[in-house]
Amino acid sequence: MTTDAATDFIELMGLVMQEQGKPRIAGQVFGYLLLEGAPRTLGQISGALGVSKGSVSTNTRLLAAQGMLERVSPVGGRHDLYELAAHPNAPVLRTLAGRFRRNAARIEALSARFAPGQGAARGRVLELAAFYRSSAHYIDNARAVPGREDGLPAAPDPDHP
Amino acid sequence: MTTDAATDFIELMGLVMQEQGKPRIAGQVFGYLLLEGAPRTLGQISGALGVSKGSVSTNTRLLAAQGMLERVSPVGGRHDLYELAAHPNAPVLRTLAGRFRRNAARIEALSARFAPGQGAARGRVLELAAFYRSSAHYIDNARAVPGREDGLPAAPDPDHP
DNA sequence: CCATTGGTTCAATTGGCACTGAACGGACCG
DNA sequence: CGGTCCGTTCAGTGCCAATTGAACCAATGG
Repeated sequence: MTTDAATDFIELMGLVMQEQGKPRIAGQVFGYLLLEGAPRTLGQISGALGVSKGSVSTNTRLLAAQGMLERVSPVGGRHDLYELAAHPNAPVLRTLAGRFRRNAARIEALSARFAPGQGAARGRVLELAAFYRSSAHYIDNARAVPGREDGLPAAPDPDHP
Repeated sequence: MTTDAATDFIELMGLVMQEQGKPRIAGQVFGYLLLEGAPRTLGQISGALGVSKGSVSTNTRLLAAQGMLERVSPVGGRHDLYELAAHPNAPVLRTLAGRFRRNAARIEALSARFAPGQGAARGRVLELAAFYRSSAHYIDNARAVPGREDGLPAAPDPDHP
């Protein structure tokens, strides 16, 4: 459960998540659940990572909202359990594309308000919007590869089928 | 130079840049230079944005290192000028792909250290690495569309030729 | 019906990073 | 040569967001 490699992995996922602008602990929770591969309670997560229950609660909810985690309530009506979503990676690209698309929309909206004399500048602004828009479109394509709705683009070098 | 729309645009670029994990002022500098469309001195930028010279200096260097800006020293040997790079958007996708690739590499390196009993967990870890690697590959493809090395993927809905 | 266990919420603390502003260095200009 | 104008650097400040920890619910189980 706490091999050296495992803790290092959990730590790494924390850093990776931070790079994506989310709290470090969210990444650690994700890493922990990925290693475990089975539902875990909030208390288990909190204990294993050595962080406060409150923090785990907040971050599990965040991850669940993003679609990387799923909350499970066993039939017996016991307690809440968390486990990895079926395709935990999809949200990474999805939110990325969403952000790009929103950037494009905002920039386009602004461009309409440019004064007539600002034609050249407005052109460059629209070019930027086009960049964001087409990038978003492209990222969506990466997710929409036939046969996998899991956010995993078609592998360029197939290792695991 | 300071239309309402223009200042809003500069502000917006600051926010967008922040979303990408870089300082807000870097985005404002970028936005300002995009609107101006011509080389500007550090003093001009500092004055137009109302921020300290030090901050502008730091952030122009950051943007230049990323390849979004270019430092220009006129033949007369006058002062330093900054202007937008020819293809200022390329770095956005490039650094994104680089980050994904690095994630994949780190995760793969870690996976080698897993104990034999951890086979299942190791498999999930490798799957995650594969996701990052193939995503990076896919993003690179978006940049490598024939005829444009500017980081602008082929426009799905061509507006500006 | 009280006690225990799990989860949420919220005020308070912390830590990190962007930003400032003053001091420094170097080049052109008289 | 002295002066001025740019650009860089760096220590100090302030702010924001993450994290804690305690208090509060809800539900189960004795």
